Amino acid sequence: VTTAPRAPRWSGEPRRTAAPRRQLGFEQIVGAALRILDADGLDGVSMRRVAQELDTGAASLYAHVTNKDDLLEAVFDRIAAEVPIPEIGPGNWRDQLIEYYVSLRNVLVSHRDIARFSLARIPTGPAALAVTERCIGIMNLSKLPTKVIAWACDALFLYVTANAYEESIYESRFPNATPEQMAEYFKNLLGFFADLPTDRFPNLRGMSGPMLEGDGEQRFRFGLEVFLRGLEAYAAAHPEL
Amino acid sequence: VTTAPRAPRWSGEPRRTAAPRRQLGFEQIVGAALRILDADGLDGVSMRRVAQELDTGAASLYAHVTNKDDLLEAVFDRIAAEVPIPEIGPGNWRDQLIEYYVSLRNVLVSHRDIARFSLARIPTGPAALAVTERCIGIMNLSKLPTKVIAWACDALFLYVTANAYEESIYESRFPNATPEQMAEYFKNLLGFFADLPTDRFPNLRGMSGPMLEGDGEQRFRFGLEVFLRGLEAYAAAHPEL
DNA sequence: ACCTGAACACCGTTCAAGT
DNA sequence: ACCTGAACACCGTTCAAGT
Repeated sequence: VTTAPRAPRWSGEPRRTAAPRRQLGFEQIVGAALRILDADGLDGVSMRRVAQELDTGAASLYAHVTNKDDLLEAVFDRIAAEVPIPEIGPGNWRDQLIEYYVSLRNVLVSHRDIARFSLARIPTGPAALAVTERCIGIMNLSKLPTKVIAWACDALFLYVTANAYEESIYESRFPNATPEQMAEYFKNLLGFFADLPTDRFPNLRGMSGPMLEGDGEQRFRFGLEVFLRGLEAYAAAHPEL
Repeated sequence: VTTAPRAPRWSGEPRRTAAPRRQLGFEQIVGAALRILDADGLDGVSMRRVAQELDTGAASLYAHVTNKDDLLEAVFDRIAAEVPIPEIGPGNWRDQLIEYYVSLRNVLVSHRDIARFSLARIPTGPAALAVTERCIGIMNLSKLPTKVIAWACDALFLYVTANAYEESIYESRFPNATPEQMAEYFKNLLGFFADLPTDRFPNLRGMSGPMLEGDGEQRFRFGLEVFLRGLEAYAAAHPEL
């Protein structure tokens, strides 16, 4: 699908009157909401703000959208559609799955704290389903029991969502912090853990360093790999499945 | 610590005048917020509603609490204090850790959707730290590398929180649904998956049954066991750590 | 030092009235 | 059929004024 090319406009040409923009359909509303999400985060997306973006009042949206939840569901599915659906290759299923979940994570992280929304429901839009469908497809290569695959997909979706949400928290809580301020924040956090009383928190103290090491993606890949390696060990320990 | 015993009151005794309840301290506010959380869920906890519970106005709370976030942090730490801290036994570290995380999950689930709040930040209250401290303590029995333990604790806290939140969603979204209505809802969901077009979703179709099988705790235990078994496999595959 | 009412700048959603 | 202004019942937080 490609948009029709538009003739270039030179500066002398008079602007088209903005009048016939009164079509205000569902897809336009979703688009406006997505723009606001990217600009201001999930809390910035209010019905009033979306309406403002479309030069109308909040009440007008309700002719095309049943409620805010419905709207965000549609926004989420648009985002899910950005996740590339890879071919299933002949290689190691674990590596294929890791790359796929990392790309899903990257898409989520690139849209602020949208993960907070998808944590709250089972996404059932077509694009979201296509993502899950492909996950199962790749995991089927493993020949693990059906129930293990089903539950694993569920747990992994929860994990990728929670991880993406966690990643988005800092920019949400400190909207216009400089990198220096963020470094300062983490230094303080590290100091806080390092200064914990030894008698009550003997283990935590030593962990402060490794606990805050690495970036979000590295930590995500760690959890992912641990879980996927665990699947085989789990199936081996539960031959009844 | 035990509260001082109070003399029993027989029915004829006149009630103490309610007058000297004007102390309105921090702990009282936290207690009121916790009561409202349990009764109405996290969205029910508004500064105005908490104030009402204490027969005052919202503005009055700000003499004792810096803001709503601060208040909820204190509420969370009270809840974290409910998690029993077990002795570290001589047995299998994996089983000990599973029981511990299950008890943490149960406490979270028993306070509506409070998990949504803890997903959004690294809890640093004393009770929350004590929980993490004990997790590391148990995991140290495994003799896994320090970094693996640190990252594993982090991932597991994310997982237990996300899982508890997911569990709370249904009662939040359908506040006064009867068990029959819930069964109906899940039947419809199952039907939705079962009716997916075979050409586009060949894998998802067959998964609808196992995907919705089991209760929250069973599914949680599954993910937990998979992850913990994966830790050993991961460490074995990464001898450089 | 603590408490208060009123105000500010917001919410999602409904509804009668317009075209 | 679609759009609108005004209203309803809420938010978190601030602030000047009271005791």
